[in-house]
Order: sequence, then C-alpha cells, then structure tokens
Amino acid sequence: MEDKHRAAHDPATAGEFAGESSWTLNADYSDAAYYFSGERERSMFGDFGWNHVPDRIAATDEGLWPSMTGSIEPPATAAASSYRSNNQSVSSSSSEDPPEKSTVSDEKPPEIPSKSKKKGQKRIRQPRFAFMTKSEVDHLEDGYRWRKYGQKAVKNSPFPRSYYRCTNSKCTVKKRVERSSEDPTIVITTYEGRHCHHTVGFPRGGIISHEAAAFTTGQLAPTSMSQFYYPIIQSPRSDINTCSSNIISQPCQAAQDEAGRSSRSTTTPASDAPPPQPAPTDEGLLGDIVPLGMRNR
DNA sequence: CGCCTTTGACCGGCGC
DNA sequence: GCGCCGGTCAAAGGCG
Repeated sequence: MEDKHRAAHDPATAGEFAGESSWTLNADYSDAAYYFSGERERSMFGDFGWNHVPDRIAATDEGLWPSMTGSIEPPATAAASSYRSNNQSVSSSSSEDPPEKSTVSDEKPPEIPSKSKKKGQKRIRQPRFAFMTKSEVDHLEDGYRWRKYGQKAVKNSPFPRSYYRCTNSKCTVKKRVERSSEDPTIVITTYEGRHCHHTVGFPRGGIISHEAAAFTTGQLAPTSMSQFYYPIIQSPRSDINTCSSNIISQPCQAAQDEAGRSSRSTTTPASDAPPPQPAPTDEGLLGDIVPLGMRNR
C-alpha cells in the first residue's frame, strides 16, 4: 500500500504496479507511462505517424523512445528545423524543468562537492515517461548512448534497477531500467528529461510525425492525446502535478547553444556521438511492447 | 588511455 | 524524530 502510494508519484515504480493497480487518466502527461500492444497500439503509432512500427518496434526506430519520452528529437526530415524551433519557442514557456544538474557543469562552483549541491536544493523532477517492453535484454537500444551511474535493489522486486545518464555531458536525460517483478520478461524503462542533442543513429524512415512531435513537446492537447495513448500514471504529489504541461518542452541550453553555433545536418550525430551503430538485432533493441492498458483501482 | 560498469556510501524525501 | 527507500556520487577496476 505504501509502496503503491509511493509508486503513484514514481513512474518507474508505478509502471511496476501498472499490472496490479488502476490509474486515473491524468492530464499530466509529462509524467506518465504508456503501454502499447498489438494491432491497436500499432495503429496508435500510425496515428502518431510513426512510420515504422513493425512487430518489434525498435527494430527500426532508434529514435523512437527518446521521442516518446518527451525528449523530442527533431525528425531527420524537412520538418526537423521547424520542430526544433517550435521546441525552443515552447521551452520559453517552461517555468519548470530547471536543470537538475544539467547546466551545473557551468554553474556549479568547482569547490562544492557534487553531493552537497543537492543540499538546500529541492529536487525537481523532470517530465518522465515510462514504458514496459518485453525484452530479453535490460538495456534497450534507443539511439542514444547511456552511461550507467548506479544500480539499486528494488524493494519487492528480485531485479535491480539500473540508472543511466545520457553520455552527452550537456544532456541531463536519465533513464531507469528495471524488470517487472511480476513478469521478468518485461523491462520497465523510465525516461526523465529531454535530450538536447541528436541521436547517435537515426531511425530508418523517419522518427516521428508532426503529431507525435507535438505530443512529445506538449503541443498536443492531453485530451486529444489520450485518444491514442493510455497514460496510466498519476502524480498525486503537487510538485509533479504542477510541473505538468509547462515543462513538456524544454530543450536544454546546450541544445540552443549547439543549434546556434553548429549548422550540422539533422542527420549528423552530435560531436560526442560515436559512429553509426551496426545494424541492430531485434534483441537489444526495444522489445515487444507489452499491453497493459488502464485499469480501475 | 578513455570510456564504461560496478558498488558501497551518502543524502534527501516521505511515511509512521 | 526515526527509519526506510529511492536516487546519486565517486572511487576502483575492467575492457577495447
């Protein structure tokens, strides 16, 4: 009970409970989990213009997940530039989504230990999206490079939770990966924050549609969005709820800096990006999307 | 040599 | 106030 309550404001944990609890549809889609499955969800992707939504989603869309997380990446298409600009314009309206430690590298006094910086600074959650995928591997390929910075045992779960951070020093995006205690074949991935750079490798055939882009950038109304997705996470806590719609789009400063000084093609990975990855196999990429849907508590 | 993972410790939030 | 728990840090070691 307590855990469930805690889970209510913890998407990752919440996803874990998704299978046993119900969720109220919350307009706060900045902190929600989505689950897809079968033809219906496949059609959902279609509705969002995700061009390649094969049986195994990830097999084609390397940039899919980051996009879904709200860490929108400009599509490697003509629409890219327009959406980047949109993101930036939207970001200006974001009162939340402060750099948890993002721009810290520039702002944090070097003499202050990184740990102590958290003192007196209330942790402000960034928009998060959780997904459940059926996969043999824990760390699903999503087109970005991640560095593991922690692993913790999860209460009531035999499987540890891994914490990853985007390797881009200017990017604050994090993600948690854990396995469902109920179904070990299900990997729960929770993204937090927004990428401020391009994916390492772009998906073949485009990443995201206008609708999806709008969705992930918060430009698509939650009401309309809910027609296609099942946000199953509610965030009872005020600090999360209050950061709902206005934190959806907040490209980090680095993104704007890069955009300003770099004229690189949208298909060119960031400087920190390694060479394009070899053709991925199904395993290791985003696995089968697990159907969950909504339930009533 | 650089990047990454591992892992124990630490810190803050929250419930009781 | 205390204890639990999630999240993060950072040193150490491994790997290519």
